Amino acid sequence: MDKALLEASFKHYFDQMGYGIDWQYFTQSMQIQPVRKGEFLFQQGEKVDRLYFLHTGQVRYVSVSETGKEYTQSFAKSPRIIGSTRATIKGTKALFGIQALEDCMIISYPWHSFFDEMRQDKGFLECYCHFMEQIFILKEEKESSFVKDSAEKRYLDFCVDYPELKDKIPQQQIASYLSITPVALSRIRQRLKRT
Amino acid sequence: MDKALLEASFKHYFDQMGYGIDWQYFTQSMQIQPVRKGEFLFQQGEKVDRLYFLHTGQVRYVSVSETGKEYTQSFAKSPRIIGSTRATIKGTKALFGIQALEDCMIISYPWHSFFDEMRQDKGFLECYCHFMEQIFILKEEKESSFVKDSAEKRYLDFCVDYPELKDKIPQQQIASYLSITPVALSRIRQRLKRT
DNA sequence: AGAAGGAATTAACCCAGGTTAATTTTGAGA
DNA sequence: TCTCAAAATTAACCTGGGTTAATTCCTTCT
Repeated sequence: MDKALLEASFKHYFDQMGYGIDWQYFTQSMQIQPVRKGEFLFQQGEKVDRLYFLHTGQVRYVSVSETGKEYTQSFAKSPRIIGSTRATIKGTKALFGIQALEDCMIISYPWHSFFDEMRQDKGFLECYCHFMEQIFILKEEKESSFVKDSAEKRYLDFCVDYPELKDKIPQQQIASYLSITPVALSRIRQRLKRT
Repeated sequence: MDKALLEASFKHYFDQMGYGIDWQYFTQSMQIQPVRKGEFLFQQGEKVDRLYFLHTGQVRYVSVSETGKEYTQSFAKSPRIIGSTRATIKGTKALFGIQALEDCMIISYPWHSFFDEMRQDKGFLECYCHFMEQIFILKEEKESSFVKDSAEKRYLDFCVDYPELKDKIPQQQIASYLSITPVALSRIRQRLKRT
């Protein structure tokens, strides 16, 4: 794997947002990490102290309740920063795990030293705010669809939002994203077929 | 109303978070705005271009669906920044309104000039990131309780989280926060009484 | 190709919460 | 204090999704 290329991809991701980040601060050691389909980047409950950047591939954020039911919080597609902002910032355990939906290439940096250097940089802070805003808006949209829409509507929305995943990942995972059982999803699909 | 006092309260709110904000940048004209119980600071669909600070009182964030059903997204208690980050940043219409649950005192500043000055200030940016993180964490918690808990559990949690609101606001509003009908909430309360 | 284990479908039954509507309680204004 | 409208309760009925379990359909491994 070409390290310089990955690093360039990472920087390009930030730069294209239009914030002037001063990369001279950026001297951290990068780590390259391939993650195979089905494997976890990290599991729920682990401490996360790195900033992850998904260079290629797709992942899902998944949490498991005490009663053993899994819930897919969201999907993410490269190129993108991934990880648990919450856990990383607070230094606590992650409330969810990140699982590869296909073979992925992920690079990472130690968060604290990264952030300590980067907080010196206004461009980075702005960029970070922007990132927070984006996932915040996504969360708001998911919340509202939860409250307002039926499971059927949410499934149809899913098919539009993630056409590439619709026939690629197991239905269980789709069901857990919609927060229904696989049985209920199967019923919905059947209902849709018949019309 | 003592303008200097309000301004001090606003600054104190930021300062206590421990970020060194350079208030010399802060030359914006402040606007004082009392909002009476039941009135709206702004309605869903309005353009919001001010930064609001809730000095005293409590409010709720409420959105109305196309079918006319209202949903209470969250409650906020002074002292706190309130408003629609999303709408303010993007310059779009607010997806919810803010209604006073009691007589409130609110101060505000024009957002864009405020932010343009403040983005010069690293302390402010950090503080803003921190604010985003906080509401983000709240959103995550609400999402997870939605998926994992029954309406009854959510009502009991509400009673713990907002003891001061439990007997103060109409049950309709509590129901709309739990995302159930007032009828269902009444049933739940009755069930709880009987045990 | 055959075996085995997981994924999806289908069916039967249950229950929480929605809907509608009638009834009672509450509270603000005259 | 009385009045009237809005809020809350209660009842009857309905529906979507959960649960369990049996069956079929893939995959993948040998």
